[in-house]
Amino acid sequence: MKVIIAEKPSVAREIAKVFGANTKREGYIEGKGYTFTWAFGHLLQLAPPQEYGYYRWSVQNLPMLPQKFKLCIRKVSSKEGVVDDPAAKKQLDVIKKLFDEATEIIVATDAGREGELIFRYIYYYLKCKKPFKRLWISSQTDEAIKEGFRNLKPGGDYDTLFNSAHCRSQSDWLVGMNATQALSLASCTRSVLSLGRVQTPTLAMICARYLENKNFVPELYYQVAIQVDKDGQLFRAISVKSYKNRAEAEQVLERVEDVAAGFANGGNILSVEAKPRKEPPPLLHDLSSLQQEANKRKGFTADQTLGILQHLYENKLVTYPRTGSRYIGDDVFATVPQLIAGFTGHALFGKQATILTESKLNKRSVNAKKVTDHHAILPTGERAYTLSTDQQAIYDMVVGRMLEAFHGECVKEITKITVKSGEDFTASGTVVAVPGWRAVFNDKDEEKKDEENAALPKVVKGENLPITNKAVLDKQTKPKALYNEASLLKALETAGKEIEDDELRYAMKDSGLGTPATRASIIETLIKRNYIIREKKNLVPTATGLSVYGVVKDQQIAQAELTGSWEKRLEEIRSGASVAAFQQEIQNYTRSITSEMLRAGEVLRQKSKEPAGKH
DNA sequence: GCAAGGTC
Repeated sequence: MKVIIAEKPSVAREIAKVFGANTKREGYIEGKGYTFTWAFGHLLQLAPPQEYGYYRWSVQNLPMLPQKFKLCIRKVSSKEGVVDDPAAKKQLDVIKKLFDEATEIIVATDAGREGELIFRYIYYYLKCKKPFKRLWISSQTDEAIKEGFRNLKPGGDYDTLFNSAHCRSQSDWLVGMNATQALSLASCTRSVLSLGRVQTPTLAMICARYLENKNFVPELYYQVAIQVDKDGQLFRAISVKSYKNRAEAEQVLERVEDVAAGFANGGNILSVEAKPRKEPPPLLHDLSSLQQEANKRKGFTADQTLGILQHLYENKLVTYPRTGSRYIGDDVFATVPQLIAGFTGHALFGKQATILTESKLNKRSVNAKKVTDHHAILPTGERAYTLSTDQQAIYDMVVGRMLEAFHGECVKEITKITVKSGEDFTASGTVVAVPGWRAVFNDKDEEKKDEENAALPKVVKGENLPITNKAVLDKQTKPKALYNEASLLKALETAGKEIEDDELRYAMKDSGLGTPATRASIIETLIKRNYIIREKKNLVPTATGLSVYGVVKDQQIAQAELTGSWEKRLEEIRSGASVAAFQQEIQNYTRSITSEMLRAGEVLRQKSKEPAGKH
């Protein structure tokens, strides 16, 4: 009998459906001579330090460098402390039984590094020796699954992929566990001062931005505004130049030939420019963009949004949520018209859905090459039952974005008028000529600046108009805003884009810091460690966070580049490079960061002795 | 007590 193992139940169900297997058992599905089972993500993890004899936290144990790593069942916290996750244990028993009976295993975990690791950890933990083949697909439509099965790969083809995954996993353990213990022990604070390849650069970004914001010295500057009257329609224009001191601006103001100063028509229209600007629809959502939007619109945390999405997914209302792709393939696109037709009765979007059923769909979000492990988030078309307010809000963002993404472009008329009265003044206005995709949510344009007029009256070059008011505007330069969840998620995604080293930047181009599935939990970890707090919508470092930042900020572990350099080496391993060489480098780095952190912890210890209020 | 990765 052949056993097919997927990364998660939903994929196993999809595959079983294609085979026409439908006998549901505890932990697997059976039929047509196959069994279809699944994991729940990682069921196994690298064993904690005590499994290698490092029972207590102690400087004597550092650095901890296990000869050979062990695996253990995923842990959860419960009333009795940290225990084996019962769900993982139970599913592992099911898998063991099926593997024992199997003649062949077909690996259908997600097509990527972690998917490979999820299977191999199970396989090696169970000491399984059965032959296995690999199913490698990036969408779960019937056709993609069938094609994948016609094209099964030898399991051994992915040995180097497993090697790179295993190295990633061990390296994170070695660096994270050792650096954390070193800093925590040396600082003598009794609390955990955790460090890691992802969390520490994230903390560093939040702290650096906070300090930059706090130490920012605003510069004052001045502009002059005038109000122009075109046959009773008033509009505002601002001086093209800005002025360092008020006196200078006052002089400019003085030269404005307004009505009060006795000039009936003191504003001369120098130029009128009008041009259309086309805005393509936004791409479909991936997890990160949806978390950002939910944070902006509703103030949801990344963690809340993920939780709600998981619920919608488990109830089959939306497709797989932890995706990093904003595209779908042609196979999924083929199902979109029917999907849209299902929303013509929707309370908010019914009208736009109806319009879309009669239009040619925009294919900007359709690109099979940009679909990675999973495609963009879509509604499934299942009928929504009664949802809570928050669930409905997230669901509507998914549905609304689908309608936007396949809509036509928005066309805006941008008008710029230049008026001369002494100095030059400009007014700009934006009018939506064709709403296109913007009709779906019908939001006000978030990009619009304060000084912009919605619509400008029709004026003609060369005409002279009365200026009915004038004033000096006090302005000041603004610091970069503190991070909130939305801007931090964005920054994590694009972390590495500014790395100077070409190779490291290239290695990180598809990843950023963390993954879609883990970014919400990284923010929660920093909060749990008391490194950062939520202050209104912002993420702000605590005194603890700032002092940890103070001691690590120049270390590699606080730089996004560390991930870049690992990704580069891991990719080389995937294409066959030596594992041992990388492991040696990691071991060396572990030794060095451990001793650095033991020394740095001393600094924290000295600092905490200083009188309160000094920092 | 600790990482980052995956998922229910």
